[in-house]
Amino acid sequence: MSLKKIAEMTGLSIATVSHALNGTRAVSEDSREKVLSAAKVVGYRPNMAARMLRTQKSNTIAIIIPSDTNNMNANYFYMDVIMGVRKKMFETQYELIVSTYDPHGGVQQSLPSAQVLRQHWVDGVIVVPSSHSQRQIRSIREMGLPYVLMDRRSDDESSCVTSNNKKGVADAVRLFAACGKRRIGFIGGIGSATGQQRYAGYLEALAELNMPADEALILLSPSYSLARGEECAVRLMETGADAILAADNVMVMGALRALKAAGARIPEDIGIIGFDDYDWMGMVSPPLTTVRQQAFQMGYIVAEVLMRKLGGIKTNEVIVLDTSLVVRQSHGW
Amino acid sequence: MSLKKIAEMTGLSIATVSHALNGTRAVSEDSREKVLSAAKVVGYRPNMAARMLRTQKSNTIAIIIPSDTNNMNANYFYMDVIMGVRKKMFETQYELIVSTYDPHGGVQQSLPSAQVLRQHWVDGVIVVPSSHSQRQIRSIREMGLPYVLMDRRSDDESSCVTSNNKKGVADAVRLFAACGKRRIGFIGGIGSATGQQRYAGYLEALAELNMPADEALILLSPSYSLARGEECAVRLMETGADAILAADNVMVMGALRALKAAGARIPEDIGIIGFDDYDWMGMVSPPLTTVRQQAFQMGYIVAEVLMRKLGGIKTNEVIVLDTSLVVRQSHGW
DNA sequence: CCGATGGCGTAAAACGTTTAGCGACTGGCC
DNA sequence: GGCCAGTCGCTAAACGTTTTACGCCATCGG
Repeated sequence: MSLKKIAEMTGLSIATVSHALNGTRAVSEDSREKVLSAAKVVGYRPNMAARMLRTQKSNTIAIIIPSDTNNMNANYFYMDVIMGVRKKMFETQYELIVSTYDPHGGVQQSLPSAQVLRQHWVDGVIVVPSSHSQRQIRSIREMGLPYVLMDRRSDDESSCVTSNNKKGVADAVRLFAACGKRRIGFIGGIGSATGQQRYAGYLEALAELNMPADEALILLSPSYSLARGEECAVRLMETGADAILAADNVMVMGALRALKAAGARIPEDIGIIGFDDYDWMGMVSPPLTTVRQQAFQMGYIVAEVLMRKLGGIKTNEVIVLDTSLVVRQSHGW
Repeated sequence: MSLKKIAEMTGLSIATVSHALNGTRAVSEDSREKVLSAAKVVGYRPNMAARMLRTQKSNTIAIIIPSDTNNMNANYFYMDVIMGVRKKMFETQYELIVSTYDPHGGVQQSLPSAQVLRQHWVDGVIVVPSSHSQRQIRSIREMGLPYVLMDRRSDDESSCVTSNNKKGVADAVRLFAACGKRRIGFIGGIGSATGQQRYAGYLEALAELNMPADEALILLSPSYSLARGEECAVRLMETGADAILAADNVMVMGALRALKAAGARIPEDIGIIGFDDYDWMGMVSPPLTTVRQQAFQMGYIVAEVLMRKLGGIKTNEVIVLDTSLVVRQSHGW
């Protein structure tokens, strides 16, 4: 199984076997063949632990995502991201460790206590910090482990890749306005940086349109759930909203359900725009207008940025991916 | 950073430091304190490579899933699975490597060529083989790496965890029949073991109900896509089907879209039942009746089985998780 | 007071690689 | 012939742990 064994079988030294297998130095054709066939016979597989120990590289990175036990569906966004990361990993021959933490859990389950961080192991890490993250990020930086933030920004000099959440939401608000909607409600999250950006986009667009920001139309929650989405939508109907911007793919489902349950006509009585785009959103009735973010690309790019960092490039990159409006029918006419 | 350094700082030996940190032997209170505080000061993080090399254990497993580039949505099923696995991993302090392969790719990208398998590294692996898998599985077994199959069965003596696909589909067929549906079309996949099981369930239920299996009503595809789902649904409408069983969560979306585009009344003109259950399926109109499988649990359980194997237990376990019908409104009355 | 026991410390081997350094041989060139 | 360069092999160190084996000392039972 080990180089040693192959060395014994072929009568060569361990060093020669290693060179033959890795092509790290010239080896006579004769020896090379002997080594290769012996390796095949015994089914040699290099021991990564030894290699890592010697080279101080694992060719492995980790991605750490929040896993909200109340909101499993949010994970589907991360699945697209992960697949994007995987694509880059495949190209670069790295492996990917997927780790999670509970954003609402205590210190025990918080991001910096993730096992993968507390051990000297991966070459770098992609992190999706929760909102109260300044401290967390500092503690990661202190480890000296290369990292890139995803879907979150940080005040300090970290590399990060995010969506243009603000613009995405602002576009949606403008679309509502263009359809004559005047009382645009906002259902959002306060528990994450993205949630805050989306909220900011909402306010900004309203201001730009000279529309007042009515507090009664703004419903922020610390976390997302279907039930919470329903509740918010009900509240907004009571307040006489004529449009709902649900800045999260779970909330929008809840809101939609509530609207239908109340027998509201969409979009005549009340328009609705969601966030994130999935195929099914075109299947509901009416087909849902939504703000699309490029999840797969985000994964691919964040991996790329991390790879650059691992390659020793020092610059901090801040990459903002554009969102786009997927205009279907639920927003108005 | 290393034990050696802490040993120097405290004036103790490496061995003592190790014991103090790991609690593997009694260490005087005095020394223990010195070690712990020194470790905290320098931010000691154990080097996993060294530990792995010494202990011959990585406390890491991998899950290898097919990643069909035509059918990204199928991945959402695996996201639930992965979260289930993660839960177990969290409990057992293992890390999880997520790897993929292209089920339609050549040898280069096939399952046994996955890097994580070709290197001596993870303690065990969860595998979702593609359909032509007998050879692939054999080659994995030959590595002597503990493994458990997921969502697939194998003829030989491998442990595996699957859904009761056959029963799930048969239940759906019976439900159709109970609603007076007589010409039940089947849209399925031929490219995977699950697809075949679902097809078998369809045939079995028909036989049991003394209904003929009309070839014109059976549409099998090598792979899944929205477009293909639409195409199949159109074909089935032409053949005069009064019900469609779409045995895949992507196909069902395509089928639904085609039905709506054609202006068919659901379920009066034609009923439809899908596979897998997501929240959004209750949001479309009419709400979709579907066969639910326990994805999260499947992940948790398959991880559990693998853990048992790693614990040295020799038995092969075949676990079949029950499916359930989520009866909404699209199937009929 | 002696031998046994237990607590606590150390030295050193081992895990399987990679790689620097060195040596032996060959061939070509002055 | 002496020298140099190139080719290809080997030895041995190093990576950072865990763990065995051993030693020292204090305590305790007899």
